[in-house]
Amino acid sequence: MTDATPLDASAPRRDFIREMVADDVATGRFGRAPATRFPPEPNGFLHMGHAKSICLNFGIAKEFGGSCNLRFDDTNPFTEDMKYVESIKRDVQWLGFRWDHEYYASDYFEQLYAIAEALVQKGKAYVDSQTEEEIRVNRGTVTSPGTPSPYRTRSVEENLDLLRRMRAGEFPDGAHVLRAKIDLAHPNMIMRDPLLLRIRREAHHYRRGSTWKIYPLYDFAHGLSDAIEGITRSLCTLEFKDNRDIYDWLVAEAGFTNPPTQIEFARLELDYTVLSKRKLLRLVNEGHVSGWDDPRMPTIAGLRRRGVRPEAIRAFAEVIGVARKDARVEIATFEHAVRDDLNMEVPRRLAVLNPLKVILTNFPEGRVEQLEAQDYPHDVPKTGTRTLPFGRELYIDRDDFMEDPPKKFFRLSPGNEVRLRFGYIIKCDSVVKDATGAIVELHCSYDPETRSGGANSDRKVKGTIHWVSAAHALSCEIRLYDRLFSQPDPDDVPEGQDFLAALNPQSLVVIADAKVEPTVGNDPVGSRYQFERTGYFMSDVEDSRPGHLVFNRIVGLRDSWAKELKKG
RNA sequence: UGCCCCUUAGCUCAACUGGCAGAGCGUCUGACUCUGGAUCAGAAGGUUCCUGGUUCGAUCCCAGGAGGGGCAACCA
Repeated sequence: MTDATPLDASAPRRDFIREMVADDVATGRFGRAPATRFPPEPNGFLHMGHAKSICLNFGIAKEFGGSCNLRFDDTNPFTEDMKYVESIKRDVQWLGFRWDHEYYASDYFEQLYAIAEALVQKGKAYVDSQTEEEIRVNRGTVTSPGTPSPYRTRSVEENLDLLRRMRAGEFPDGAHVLRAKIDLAHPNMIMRDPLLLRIRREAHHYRRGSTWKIYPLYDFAHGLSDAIEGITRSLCTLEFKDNRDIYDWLVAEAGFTNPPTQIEFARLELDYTVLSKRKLLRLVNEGHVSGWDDPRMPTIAGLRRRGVRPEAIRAFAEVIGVARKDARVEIATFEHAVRDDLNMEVPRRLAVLNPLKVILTNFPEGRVEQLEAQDYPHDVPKTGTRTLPFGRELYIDRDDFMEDPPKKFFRLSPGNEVRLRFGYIIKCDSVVKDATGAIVELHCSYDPETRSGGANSDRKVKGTIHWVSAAHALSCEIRLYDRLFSQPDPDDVPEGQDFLAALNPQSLVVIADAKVEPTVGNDPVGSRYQFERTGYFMSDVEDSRPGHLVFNRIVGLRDSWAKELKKG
C-alpha cells in the first residue's frame, strides 16, 4: 500500500503512533473509525505533560475523522474531587479541544463488577484473604518467582460468596481482595495475579457517594473502560508498558471482540520544573506557590494565568513530537514556542522596569510633544499606531545606562549618544548622584533635528533604548517570573533531600513601581504586549485593575547581551 | 538474578519499519538599521554506542557486548 500512496511532500511528518493509526484505517483493522480518549484522574490540575497527551489524543481523532472521549479515571475515592473535574474540563477546552463524550470510570462500576463475577465463574479470578504485607512478600521479586496464596484454590462457590459479601459491605478494608488467577512466577511482575478489586467500605466517592464498598484498581478499570467505549487505540505513557499484558488479558477474558490495544509513548519531562501531580500538589499544599494557577506552575492553569496562549502550547507539543524514548526537553524549546507565537500576535509597548530619571536640559519646560509609534515591527504583518507623549523629564531603564561601560555597550553613557525609540537622539552630559554616590538622575541634551520620521531623522547612532514620559507614565507592578527550580533536574539533589531543595528563590521578583506608557491604562485585563527590549507581558487577570496595573512576565526576549557578557 | 524499553549533530530530540540521516537550541557568518539584549537569512557540525551477521544496500532486521531507564502500591 505504500507504493499506492504517492509521496506527498506537503504531508506532515507522522510519528509512529499516527503511522499505526493510519495503518489501522488502511487495513480496516478495527472496523470502526479511530477512537481515542484522554483519561485523567481528577486528583489534581492538568500540566504540560497532560497537554502533550491531549494534543496527541484529540489531534489524532481530528486528523483521522475519529472521536476522542474525555474520561475521568475516578477509581480511587480517597483522592478525587469534583473541583478537579471542573478544572480539567476547562483546561481541555481552553487548549482548543472538544470531546465527543464525557465519561466516568465510576459509571462502569456495575459492568466491571459483572465482569468480576464472570471471571470468578470461569475460574480466572479468586478472593485472596492474605494481608497486604503477605501479598507483597508472596509476589516474589523481579529475580525470584512468587508463591501462590493459600486461598488461591478456593472453590468458585466460595469465591462468589465472598465477592458478593465484599460488595455488600460485610468486610472491613483489607480483609479480602479480588485477584486475577494468572501466574505467580510470571516474568512480568504485573502478571503475578494482579489485584482487581479492593474494599473501601467507609470511603465516600465524590460521585458515587457511599453506595460502593469495593473499588476497581487501575489495571482492572482502565482497559475495560476503553473496551466499553469502543476505543481503538489506548495511548498511554511508557511506564505502562508492562501493564499491557494485563490489559490484553482482561479485555480478552471479558469477551470483547476487536478490543482496543495500547500504545505507549514517552512522557514529557521539562527542564527546571516538575511534571508530577504528586509533587505539584506538595508545592500547592506547602505554600511554595500561591496555588495551582500560580504563573510559575507548569500547569495549564498556571500557564494561562501567566499569559501563554494555547496556540503556543499546541505548537510546542508538535515540535517535541512523540517517541518511545524518555525525552527530557530543554525549557528553551518551550520558551521559543511561546516567543514565536507572541511575536506575531501582540502589540509592542514601552515600559521601564527600573526607572532612572532623565532630564533633557535643552527641552523647553512644560512642553509636550506627541510622537507616533508603530505597534508592530516591520517584519510582523500587522499594522497599528499610537501616540506617545514626550516631555522634558523621562524615565529610562537603569540597565540602559553605565557610567563606565565596557567596549560593546551601545547604550547610554557619559558623553555618548543613544536614540530614544520613536523619539530623539539624546546625549548624556552629566550624572547626578546623592550623598551615598548612588545615581539619582541624568542630565542629557536632545538633538531637535533627529525626531523620528522627521527630515533629518536618519542620523545613525549605535543603540536605541526605550523610555516613558515621567509626567504621563503610569505606575504599575511588574511580576518577573522565572523558572521554579534552579537546576534542570529538580530531583537530582543530594541524598536525604527532595526536589524542594532545588526551588529557585528568585522565581518571582516583584517590581512594585515600574513605569509604563499611558496607552495601556484602559486596556482590558488579560491584554498581552511585548514591552520592547524586555519581554512579553500580560496584565494579570486576578489582580490588575485601572489604577493598580499588574503585569506578569510571560517570557523574556532572547538575551544575546547576556551571552556577550558571559563570553567576557 | 528475571521481563520490557532506550542509545542518532556540542545540547535536547526527530527520522512515515531496508533506499543520499532532519529540527530546535547553541556556535559562526551575513542582512535590516529606530527593539543591536529584537527580527530575518545562510553556514559549519554525524564512524547513527561497540563487535559480528543477513542483504545489492542496515540508524532500521538477527546475535553478542557495553551504558541508561521502567517493573516487586490494596496509586494511576
